[in-house]
Amino acid sequence: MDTKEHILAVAQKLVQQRGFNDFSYADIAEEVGIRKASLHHHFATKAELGVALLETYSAQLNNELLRISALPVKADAKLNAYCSLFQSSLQAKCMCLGGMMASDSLTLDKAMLPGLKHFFDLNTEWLAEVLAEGKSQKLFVLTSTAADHARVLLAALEGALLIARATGDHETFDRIVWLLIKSITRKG
Amino acid sequence: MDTKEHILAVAQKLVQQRGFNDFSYADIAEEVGIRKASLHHHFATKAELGVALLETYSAQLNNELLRISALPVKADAKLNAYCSLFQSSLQAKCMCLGGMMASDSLTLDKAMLPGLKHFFDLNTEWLAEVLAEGKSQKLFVLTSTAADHARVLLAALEGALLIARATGDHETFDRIVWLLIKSITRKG
DNA sequence: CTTTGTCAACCTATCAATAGGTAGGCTATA
DNA sequence: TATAGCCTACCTATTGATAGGTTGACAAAG
Repeated sequence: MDTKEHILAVAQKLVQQRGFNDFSYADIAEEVGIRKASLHHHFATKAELGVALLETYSAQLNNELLRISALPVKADAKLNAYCSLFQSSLQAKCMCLGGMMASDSLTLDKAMLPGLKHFFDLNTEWLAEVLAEGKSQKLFVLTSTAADHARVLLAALEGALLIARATGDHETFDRIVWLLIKSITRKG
Repeated sequence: MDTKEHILAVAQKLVQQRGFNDFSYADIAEEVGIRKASLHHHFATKAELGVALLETYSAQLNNELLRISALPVKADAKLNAYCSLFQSSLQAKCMCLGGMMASDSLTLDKAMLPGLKHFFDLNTEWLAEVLAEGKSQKLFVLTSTAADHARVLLAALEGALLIARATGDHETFDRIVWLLIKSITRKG
């Protein structure tokens, strides 16, 4: 693996575990196997690293969303696949990088905020599409716009991940996901 | 105000704004108006301060919940009052202390974790009661247990607060709350 | 009363560890 | 020979925490 990619991968994991301000260049350096100063060759400042992390994380998500969208299944299965992304994160004891950055938002360099907002937009826009698709397939019953339901889903998944990771209660997470899906699924 | 309470109040605000690891004893000392070393007289370690913060925050919440429970209104109004607690937090650009601690959970002293779990339990148990009350008053239509709906509500509110505070999008927060309530409210 | 001892509450001064970041040099490859 | 990539060595600021001293309130003992 390219060193720059290696740095990004290690830093991403650290953010998802501890938050953007609770790991250091020293932590990255040790795990990557180079010296602290060498990191500055690739990312001059931590803020610059943060911007890059948001970019690559959004790109990773986009790949996943494209993959799911391309599956030969109906919208309900796509929504399930989306939820399982959060489930995987929980199993790895990782918070969503976006959610983690959001909790640090008041302390972040302002250059990072547009990338953060973009990440959430990416989620809600894709979700809205899938929900609309499911509605036209008579799978989902929506009581408001697809965009509104998308926002609720994203918020609930982020919150459920946040709480379940802290309490260690994976079953609660699963029940939340189950009820969220059930509440928009057409009965019968 | 008692100095110890003053310290707790200042520290609480700092946690809600920045997170538990992103403020220092120096920050508290400056705002309280005493020296850094004097803080250790009241809270020997930061972990000790953290435990106390979770205790007082849960106590504050409990007071609010008792106040709302005592209101001469039906369950739907109580749920509204509960949601407005999160709304107030957002307006003050503060994350919920529990949610903030949850995002820091992997870096926290283990002595703080039981207090954190207790905070979430307090929320879900009260919510479940109000939801059951509303169901028996024919105000709410629940598609699962009151406890399950309580978990979804808490997760969605925490997540919505997290995201809205980071993006500055208060309208999205309001729409999420509106749809959450609508989705369990009896039609007609 | 006055003295004595105790304690909470605060102080100054200092500590080792760690933070992000910089300066400048070495080496291999293009 | 220029540059990418990495290095050693170092810097300043800040972190939570400690040692040890000062002050004033208050209660018991003379």
